[in-house]
Amino acid sequence: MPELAEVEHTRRKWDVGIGQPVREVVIHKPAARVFRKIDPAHLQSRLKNQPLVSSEAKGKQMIFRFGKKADRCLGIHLGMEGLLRVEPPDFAPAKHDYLLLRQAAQSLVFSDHRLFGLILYFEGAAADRWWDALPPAVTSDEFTLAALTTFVQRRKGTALKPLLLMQERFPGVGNWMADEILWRAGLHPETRAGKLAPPATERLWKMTREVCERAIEEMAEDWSYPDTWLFPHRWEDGGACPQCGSDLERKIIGGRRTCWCPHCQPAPTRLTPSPKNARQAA
DNA sequence: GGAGTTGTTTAGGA
DNA sequence: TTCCTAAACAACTC
Repeated sequence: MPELAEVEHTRRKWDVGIGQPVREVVIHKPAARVFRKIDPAHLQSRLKNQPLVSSEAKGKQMIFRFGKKADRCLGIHLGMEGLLRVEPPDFAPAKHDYLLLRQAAQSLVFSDHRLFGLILYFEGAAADRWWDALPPAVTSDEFTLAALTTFVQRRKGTALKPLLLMQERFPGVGNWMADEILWRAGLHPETRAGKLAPPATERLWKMTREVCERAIEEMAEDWSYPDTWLFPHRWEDGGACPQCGSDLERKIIGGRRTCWCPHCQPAPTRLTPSPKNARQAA
């Protein structure tokens, strides 16, 4: 489940190869779905003998820059279960290892057993256009309370859970992170965005930033989080709220598995019918 | 063997 | 037209 923090952590794995040229680009299965947007043979010829010079992550997207001018760029999205690994230089790709960059000291491997990941390739100005067009990080200065307020008003009919999964506004937030944010903000995942009062919108804004910042700092090597987070409790059967001890509830909301605390995140109150509607009902 | 899971895209409905 | 929902994609685990 690669979300913002896992993506950042994953990106750094390949940094061991910075400064070294790629001796060979191995495309394990050129017809694999991960290459659906590019010609893998082109990628193969353009990266050969080029040094890896830098890497960067933005939300769930990663960019690896190659070449003396850093203008040959590999874009990677991990999808649901994509992974980056480092293997010995003579490593032979296994079944789900679709891309392998062989360097003198190691091989950089991209694997994805479910094929929801995506490999992209851009050169020169096209790389900058792609990277610059990605939405600003929720930890950046551009993610303001005003911007969030505008967004929740425009998406007033959307429940908060699917709202937080919209990458155009919350890049990097995935399924568990959305649950964590709503839990900390004390907001029920089925609350409609348009029903948020200003203080609730502000809590949502603060907790979105807090969870995204702290996730990168506090994630352990095995992608686990402290017991004080909702994270370790949301997976187990049953499970209790680490704040109040109540039994956690689970349900599919917006098509996604959702976990929340019924005590800390009370269900949205029903609308009181207007006098006119009440007369019609009677 | 069937259900459940994960993120994004797309098609279709309201 | 805009917004929202649900299905499809693939392959593995339980």
